[in-house]
Amino acid sequence: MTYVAEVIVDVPTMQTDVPYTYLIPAELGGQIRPGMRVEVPFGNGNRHIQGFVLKTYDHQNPAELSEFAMKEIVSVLDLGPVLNQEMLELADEMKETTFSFKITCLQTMLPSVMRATYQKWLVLIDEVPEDILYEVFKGLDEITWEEALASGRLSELMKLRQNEQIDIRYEVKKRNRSKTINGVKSSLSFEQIEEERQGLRKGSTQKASLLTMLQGMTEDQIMTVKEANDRFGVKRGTLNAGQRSGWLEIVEIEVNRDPYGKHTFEKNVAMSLNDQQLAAYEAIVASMKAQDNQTFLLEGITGSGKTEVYLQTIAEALDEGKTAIMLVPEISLTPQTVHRFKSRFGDEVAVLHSGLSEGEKYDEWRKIERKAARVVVGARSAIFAPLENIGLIIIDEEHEGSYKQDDTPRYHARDLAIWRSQYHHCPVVLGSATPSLESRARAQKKVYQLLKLTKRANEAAQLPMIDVIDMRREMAKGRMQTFSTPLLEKITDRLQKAEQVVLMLNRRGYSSFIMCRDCGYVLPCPNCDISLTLHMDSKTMKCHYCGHEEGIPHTCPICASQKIRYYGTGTQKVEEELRDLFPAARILRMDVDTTRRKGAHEKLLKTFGDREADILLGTQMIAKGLDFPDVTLVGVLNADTALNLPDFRSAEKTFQLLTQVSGRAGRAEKAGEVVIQTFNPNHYSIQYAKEQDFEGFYQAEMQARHQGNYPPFFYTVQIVASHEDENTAAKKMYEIVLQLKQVLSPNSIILGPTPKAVMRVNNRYFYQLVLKYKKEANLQVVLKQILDETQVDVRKGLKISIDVEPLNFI
DNA sequence: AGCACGCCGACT
DNA sequence: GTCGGCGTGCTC
Repeated sequence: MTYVAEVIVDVPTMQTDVPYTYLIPAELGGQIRPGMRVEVPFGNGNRHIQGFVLKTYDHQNPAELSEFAMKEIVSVLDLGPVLNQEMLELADEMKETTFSFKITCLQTMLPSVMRATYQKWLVLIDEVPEDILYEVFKGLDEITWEEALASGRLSELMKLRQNEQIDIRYEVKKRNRSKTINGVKSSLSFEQIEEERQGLRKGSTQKASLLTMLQGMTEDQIMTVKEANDRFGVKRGTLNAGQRSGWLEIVEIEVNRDPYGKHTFEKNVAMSLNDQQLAAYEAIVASMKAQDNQTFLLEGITGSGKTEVYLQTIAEALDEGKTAIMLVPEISLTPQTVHRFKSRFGDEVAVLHSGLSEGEKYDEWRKIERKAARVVVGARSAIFAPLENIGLIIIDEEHEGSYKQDDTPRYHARDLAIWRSQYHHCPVVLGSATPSLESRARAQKKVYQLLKLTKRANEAAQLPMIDVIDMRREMAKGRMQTFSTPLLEKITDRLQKAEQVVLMLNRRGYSSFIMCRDCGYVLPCPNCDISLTLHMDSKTMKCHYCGHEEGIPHTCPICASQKIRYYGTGTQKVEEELRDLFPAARILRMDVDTTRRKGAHEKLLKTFGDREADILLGTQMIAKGLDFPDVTLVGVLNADTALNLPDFRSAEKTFQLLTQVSGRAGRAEKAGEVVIQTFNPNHYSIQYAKEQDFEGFYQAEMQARHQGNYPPFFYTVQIVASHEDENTAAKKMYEIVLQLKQVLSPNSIILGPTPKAVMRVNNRYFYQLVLKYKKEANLQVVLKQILDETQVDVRKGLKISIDVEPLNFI
């Protein structure tokens, strides 16, 4: 009987994107199962790489099975499967829908620590010349490839290799290590301990204590080293001695690096639901009990109590003995949110988000895998949580762009959630105050079931009054200003009443750059077609695309003028203005610069929440999910910067942002007020935001989308080609257009090819096209074919990416 | 990705 | 004559 395994190897190329067949050596027989990671030899040099086992089977005659001379699996990297059958199937789905390699999909599903790293070694296997031995190998048996490279004598070394004096060894390094602590297990029976006690010398108090401790332990009890010391006063050295005498065994215990272990969570109980919440709850629970894979769209205004519906439906899933996933945008995964879940469900909750260290993420993942957690709360990638028997999947703030990954595999968590719901026969709930047009339209067509929450859960809370200020008029009154007169008056008023103010600066489409007032010179990035952004925290100019960094110039490099100044409405500049206007006010600034440090975000919010500041000034990040009862005024300084961007979703994004930020005002008994400053006061996105009328906005925007042949009336695919040479990239795109035109129906529309808005990034040129279509039965095949045929060009440095339903067009 | 093989220019 | 450039094929 011969055992073989099909393995997906860690070589992300089109040609190797198929399973390879390996022999399972006798000593690993029975150990290897689908979903495990293994170490396999690959290619001419038999370098060792990581692979995923897809399936195993036994076969009488391997030659019959495979025309290749199969190689053997070297080792197993896992004790058990790390991906179950569902995940292996989901990887197939992702591969097809996102045009990516299977290996990339598989790796994306696991915590990053489980991605193997490789180390290459040069190993002495025979005598080598003395100078090589001492100068290159420094007298050692083996050196790393990097050390060999640094010696500058690679050609000599390669010759020695051909003579079989040196060998190359490939090492697959496993990085996922559970944190372990040491524990003690007794190896002696009660009687044996008595015997040992007789043999003890007088005065061996430590050993006597150890024996007493062991005697009190059951056969398979494990006591931690710490406990041994605390309870019995047995020191580590005594334990080691005990181990040497064969009295006990020292074992490793896996412990969880619980990132929230320090906190205690008081139990929080379910609140009563109003009629609308109850109706939503009942619809979802009924679907769950019927094992329906219905997708719900829960459209609920800010403060309508969506979260309470989530919590209670999850509780119901747990009661049914099932599990649940709740996705929230990265930015809303605040301690407040986590707290709310932990206090309702306690230890049953695992949290996955980017703020955790790699090790912590792995531990949370392990916690789910060993079924210690049945509720998973996390950002996009939490959709891969290895839960079984899922009863419910919730995606909060469904419209958020962060649910789509913006590099390969370009999956959308919403699509995968629906796929998993079909696998588990469970409902999906998409929740938002401002659903994406796509989802809202699907609800209209009854693909999703629409559930509406139109009342505030806390009835005392009033919807805020929204004031739209026409900045064109403000400008006509005098010089260009950041703050309009009405906004200034209202801020003054709140400061007098000791109430809090939130000010938002819309940074989308904005950056703070440096410009010479004499000649207009703007400091550009040397690698990209974009100006450098000023970063006050590091006192440098940085490129947001490639990371290039340089000093702040004091004189203009072109005309040598000293009048080279900071431009653009950055948060720092607004902060300075505010301090001039309101010297007594305590101002907090929250932007990428002040929240970069781990935990800084949390700390700023706490400071504001504790009323240690009067004004919170920030970018988009303040719009999401914070809940401060004393905030009675929200000001949006520039509502329309996004409106001018060449993106058909700009109105939608503006509406969503304004609605969200307005929701920050008047969360409690005090009435809230919102001031929106804009140059486009009559734009429908701003008008409907003022009226807080999502349905009105939806109708208007649908009309605009219909006119422009955009989603949800058309599907879209974006293809981008990039190369160091501008011509090569452009030429490729024109070829692709020709190829597409030959097969596409006349109803489909191709926009472009055009250079991307920032054409050059990191010294590569980017060209793109956008395809809009309603129905193209062969599209999948054609796009795959394009990728296949492009393989030759990939060798020459051309990169092609296909983004299905892209969210960003610029 | 990374290695071998193979075919061309410019060196001891 | 050979060393080494990188274009191409292939990896169970």
